[in-house]
Amino acid sequence: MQAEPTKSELEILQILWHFGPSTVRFVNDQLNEQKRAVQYTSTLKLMQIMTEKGMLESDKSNMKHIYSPTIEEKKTKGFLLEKFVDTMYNGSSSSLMMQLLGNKKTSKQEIEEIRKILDTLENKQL
Amino acid sequence: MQAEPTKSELEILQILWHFGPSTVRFVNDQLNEQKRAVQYTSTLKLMQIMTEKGMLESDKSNMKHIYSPTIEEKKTKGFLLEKFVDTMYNGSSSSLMMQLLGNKKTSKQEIEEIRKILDTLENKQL
DNA sequence: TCTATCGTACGAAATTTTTCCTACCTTTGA
DNA sequence: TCAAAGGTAGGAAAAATTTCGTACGATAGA
Repeated sequence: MQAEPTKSELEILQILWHFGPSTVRFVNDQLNEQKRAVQYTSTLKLMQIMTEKGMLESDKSNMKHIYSPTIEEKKTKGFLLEKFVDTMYNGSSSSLMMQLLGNKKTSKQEIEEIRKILDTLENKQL
Repeated sequence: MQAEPTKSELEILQILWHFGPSTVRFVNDQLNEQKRAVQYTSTLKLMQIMTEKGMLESDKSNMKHIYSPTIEEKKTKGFLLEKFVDTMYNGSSSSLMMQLLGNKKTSKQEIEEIRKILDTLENKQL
C-alpha cells in the first residue's frame, strides 16, 4: 500500500468494502443516508480521483460504471491502525488497549472474546 | 473536547505533552529532529492558531512565550481513539484488537500485560 | 554603541482536499 | 420523436491545512 486515503476517500472505501462493487449513484446515496449531504458529482469526482490514484478500478463496459476497491480492507485498515498506534501510542499495542478498555465500558462478552484471541495467539507462538 | 486537532497540530501537541510547556523554538527543533524540515515561522504560526482555537495557552510575560496544551493528553487521545474505532471498526473494540493482535507480532510480555488489564476490568465489574 | 541574533506579528501564498457548475451523451417512456 | 431523467467528463471554485516572506522590536556581545 502506498497512497494513504483521505477522510472522504475512506468513507467511500468503507461503502465499497461493505457492499461490494457499486455504481457512483449507489455510493452517493449511501453517503447521504449514513453521513451527510453531498452532491452526486462530488462523489463522482472523488471516485474518479481515487481511480487515478489506483485505489479503485472501474468497469466501464456499461454506461453505469461499476467501481471496486483495489486495496484490501484488512490490509488497509491494518496499515492505518499501525500508523495510529505508532503516532499516538508510540507503537505500544498494550498502551492502546489499556486506553481503549479503560475508556469505554466493555462488555463481558467482548472481554471473553479478547481472551480467546490472546489464547489463540499464545498457542501459535508455542 | 471540541476541536479536533489536525495532523500537524497533533505533532505539536505530542511534543508539548511529552516535554511539558515549551517555547516555539524548542518545539520547532524537536519537529525538525523527529519529523521533517519545517521553518521556525511555520511552527510559530501554527502554534498561534492553536492558541486561537483554544488548544494551547501561552505565557507572554517574558519575551520567549511559553506554550502549554489546554487539552489533556489522555482525554484527547481517548477521544481520537474512539472516533477511530467507530469509523474503522464500527465501534467494536474487539474487532480492532483482533486486527491489532493478528497483524503485528505482539510480544509475550505485551500479551501478559493485556491479560492483566482484562483481569482488572472484570474484577471491577463484579 | 551598533550590529548580529533571536524573538513575535501578520498577511499572504502554496498545497491538499473537497465540492460543485456546466457541458454533453445515452436511455427511456409518453 | 423528443423531452425528461440519469449518466460521465472536466475544469474551476471553495475550503481546509500548511508553509513562508517580510517587518519590526528586543537582547546580547564586540
